[in-house]
Amino acid sequence: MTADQITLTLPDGATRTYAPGTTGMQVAESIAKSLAKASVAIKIDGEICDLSLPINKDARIAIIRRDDDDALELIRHDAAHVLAEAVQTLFPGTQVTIGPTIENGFYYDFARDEPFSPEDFAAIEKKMKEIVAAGKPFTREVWDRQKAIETFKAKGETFKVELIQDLPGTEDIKIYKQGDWFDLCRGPHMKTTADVGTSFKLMKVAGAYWRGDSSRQMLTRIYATAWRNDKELQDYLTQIEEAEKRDHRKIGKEMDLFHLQDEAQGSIFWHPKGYSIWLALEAYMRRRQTDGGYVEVKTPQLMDSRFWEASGHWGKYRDNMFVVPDVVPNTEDGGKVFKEEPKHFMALKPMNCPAHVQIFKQGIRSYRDLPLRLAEFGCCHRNEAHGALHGLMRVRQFTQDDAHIFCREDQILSECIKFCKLTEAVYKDLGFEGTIVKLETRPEKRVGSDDLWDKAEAGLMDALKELGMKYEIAPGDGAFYGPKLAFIVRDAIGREWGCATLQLDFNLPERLDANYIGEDGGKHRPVMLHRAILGSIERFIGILIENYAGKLPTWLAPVQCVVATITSEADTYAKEVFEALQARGLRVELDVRNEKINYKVREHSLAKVPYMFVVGAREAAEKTVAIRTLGSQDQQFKPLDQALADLANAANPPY
RNA sequence: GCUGCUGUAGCUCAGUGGUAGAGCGCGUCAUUGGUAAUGACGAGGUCGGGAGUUCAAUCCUCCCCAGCAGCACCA
Repeated sequence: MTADQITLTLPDGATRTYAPGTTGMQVAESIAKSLAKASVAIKIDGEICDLSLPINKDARIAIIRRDDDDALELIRHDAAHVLAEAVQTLFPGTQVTIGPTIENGFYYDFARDEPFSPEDFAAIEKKMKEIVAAGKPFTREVWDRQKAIETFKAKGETFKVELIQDLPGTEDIKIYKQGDWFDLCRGPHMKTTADVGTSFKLMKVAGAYWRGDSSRQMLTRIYATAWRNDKELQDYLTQIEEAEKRDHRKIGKEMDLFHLQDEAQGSIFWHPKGYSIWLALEAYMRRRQTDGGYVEVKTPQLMDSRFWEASGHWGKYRDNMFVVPDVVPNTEDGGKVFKEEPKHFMALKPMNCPAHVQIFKQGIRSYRDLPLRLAEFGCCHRNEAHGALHGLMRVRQFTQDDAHIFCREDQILSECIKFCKLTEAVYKDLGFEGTIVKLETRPEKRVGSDDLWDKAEAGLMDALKELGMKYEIAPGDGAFYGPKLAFIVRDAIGREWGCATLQLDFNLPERLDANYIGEDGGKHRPVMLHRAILGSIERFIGILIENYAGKLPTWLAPVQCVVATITSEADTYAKEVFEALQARGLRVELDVRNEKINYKVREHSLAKVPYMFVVGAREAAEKTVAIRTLGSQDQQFKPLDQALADLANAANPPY
């Protein structure tokens, strides 16, 4: 029963009527020739569709032009098809698999004995541009499942066959053709390959597992970026350059903050300047937490394997733990490390929580003791895969600003609120705003009753609601022992970093038999909240370096001020100034080298020192300093006392 | 861990089948200068490690190690 006509509502609210079966293209043509020419797709009730698709019912529609934001996704998807055709043309025998769009571009995974190399890019891009220039129309066909399987089998496309076989029986097998080349694809696509344009660039090759499964075949992936015009492409490439300039590994070397070496891969050698950032940050967090009602503890680095068996880590995570035989080593030259096979083992702690439970368990706890908030700047070791290691961001030895809150069930809400407030305040102090919060809910494999999970998830949600915080729900992403909140910060160039986390845990207190005496005189299980704000201090410093491009706020800057002389006549006075700054607890350097002031200014500017006190004969005579702040072209003259007080003030931590 | 690429002076990088070069940095000397590089001279390297091919290997081959990009992983 088809209606005689359908009503389509345009974005401006106007309505038009058409015969059922009218295509998007025909609609565009009926509105304006120019619109039809510029159009690449149509949005029907919010869903982007092919222009050739007949419309059979009333709908809200919007014609998508190539200039529209919605077109980016289409350009990238179509470009992936163009890439696939180019590759198959140039490298016969290469199988296609999948080629989705991603942020800023797309990739395509190919199966080929010999992987591609960036040297192939020029030829592939050239071929792609030919396909674009040819303006081949994209046409959509729905195939019979069996025909599709046989066709792809005949072509030797075993991966596509697997994809088709895995499609639910209810789904149409859709094929998109561009000239003779075709691919299994759910669409939608633009009108022709010409709509892709030429503002794309192949970026890199990489291996990727078929269907993301490390036990399956490694494919060769080509990453590319694609945009609507060359300006957008250029802006993106510039942005990548900017991110490279901020790389904390590069800046860490330039600013002499830390280094890594083979003998301790994945662990950081902190140099004096890098460690001063650490100390400032740690001191700040300590003040914040102490005022927030936490008490600080320190727990053992090495613990017996029996302990980790009890906590459950031995069975589950042992392959990522550093295990140490509890046997006296053999000291004979050239002999075996151990004379006998070790029978007992210790392990470096991979996390702090089980140790904190031990502290909780000492003596008898009353409900009056709760909540008990145990904090530790806990140094943990995890044997991460080689390929996972990355500067300060992913290491094998790291220090968490960790804490565990032991509380009653009825305290969950208030503790969550307290934590969220603290986290927000800390991020604001550290220069991050617009935090995103994710509520990660129960996974399929989990411990604890549904009742308990209901209560826990509701507790977290209520806390967020009460604070009026925006959040997203990530279903199934919670830990097996409880739901969690993940806080994601956005840095100065728009990248997102997951840092703070709050996890409810009903499992560990049970496993390790922690309890408290309730008001009723009976034993009860406390709820345990695992939480961290910075996460790993190593990683957070990496994020800070990249966020500030090394130009850290004065309170964190490794060197807060350099006193630099213009002539050696001012050396004595410069030393006075330097000592006066030191006496105020500031991190200062004295530069009385036999160099010109231009040279010194340049060097300390590149070292990202926020303040320079420049002194010459005039300043020495007048007891003043010429202040140059990082990034400014001019200087300010102040009496020494004033300058000291002002700098001390500027160097104050935010809390 | 998997795939690919890379490894030369403290740093950034060039280079060659006949035992190595630049700039910066470092040292010495001269220069005492007003806000992003003063000049001259000099000292630095088992060319990631091991094995092989060769009259000869930093260069070619193989193995190992590490780094980088991505994948997988991240309690």
